[in-house]
Amino acid sequence: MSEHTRTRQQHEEQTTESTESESTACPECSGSLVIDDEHGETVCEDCGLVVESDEIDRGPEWRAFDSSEKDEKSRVGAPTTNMMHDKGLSTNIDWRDKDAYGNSLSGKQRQKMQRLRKWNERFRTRDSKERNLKQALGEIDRMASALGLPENVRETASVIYRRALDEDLLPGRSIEGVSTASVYAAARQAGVPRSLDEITEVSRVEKSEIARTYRYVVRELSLEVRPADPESYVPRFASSLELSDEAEHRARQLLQNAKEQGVHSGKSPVGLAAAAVYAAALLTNEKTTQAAVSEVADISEVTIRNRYHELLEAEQDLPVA
DNA sequence: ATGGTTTTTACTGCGTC
DNA sequence: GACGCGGTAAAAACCAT
Repeated sequence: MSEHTRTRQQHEEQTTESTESESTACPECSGSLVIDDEHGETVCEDCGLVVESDEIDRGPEWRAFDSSEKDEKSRVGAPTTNMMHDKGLSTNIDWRDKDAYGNSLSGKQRQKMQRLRKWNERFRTRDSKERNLKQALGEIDRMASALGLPENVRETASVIYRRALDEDLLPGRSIEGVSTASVYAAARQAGVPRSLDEITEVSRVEKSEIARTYRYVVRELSLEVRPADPESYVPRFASSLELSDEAEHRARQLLQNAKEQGVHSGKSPVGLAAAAVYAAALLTNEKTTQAAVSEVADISEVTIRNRYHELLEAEQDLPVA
């Protein structure tokens, strides 16, 4: 339980870090780059070199000369999100007994607010579906955090769950089960797949049930989920084994090669990826053991051996320039 | 339920540090 | 002797029928 909160914190730290460290250096004078929204250009602060132009201007098309004018002209509010059970659109009454100016409320007013709060809450989570969603989205969020999945996956998972709920797929199935299946499907669709085992780690439901529910949901919603691409596992494995970019690249090549020759088909994508990573490490003279790869990939050493022989054979049959 | 395929488990032999 | 690696056989898991 403390483990979950810890991983969530770690993940949040990571995301905030990545957004902050967006400014890169200028190729000419190594000054810092500044994004000029008005002209859609990325320019160097020091030498004025335009690094990129014709970017999309995501700002408003109007100009405001003071803050009141800005309020007047703006046509947007907070973005809606599928991650909240009511898409973030409902009213919330603050728990603090203060009015809009921060002044305390009279006793009479306080009682009134108390009643309003109670009823607002009752209406907000009115029927069983809403309550269901509320819990499920919490679960989705928790699992996605524990797995280090990006926000857009959480969004997709939420959408999938919402659809499942709308189509009345829930009766007979547990909320956790469907939530987990949604996360699994969303991760795969987004190209950042997690293996069933990894998913099982963070879910409260057994693997067999997850698999069963997943198949059911995919079929009923006719979701398009292609078999996971082995390549999408490579970066994760490579980085947890602390391999070089070169090895990672090499692993990709091996997989692409194998794909062209159809060595795939029927073999587990995870096993293929693990084998490619191991083979690549060998080819670039980096120290790794089959045991280590099998550890991070959750695949038996035997499978790695079998796959990586096949990969290397395929490589020989079709030499790359 | 069944049969075929893939993956895992467990064990063994070989070479090296 | 422990370790990394390769191979094998049998069991288990998986999938389509």
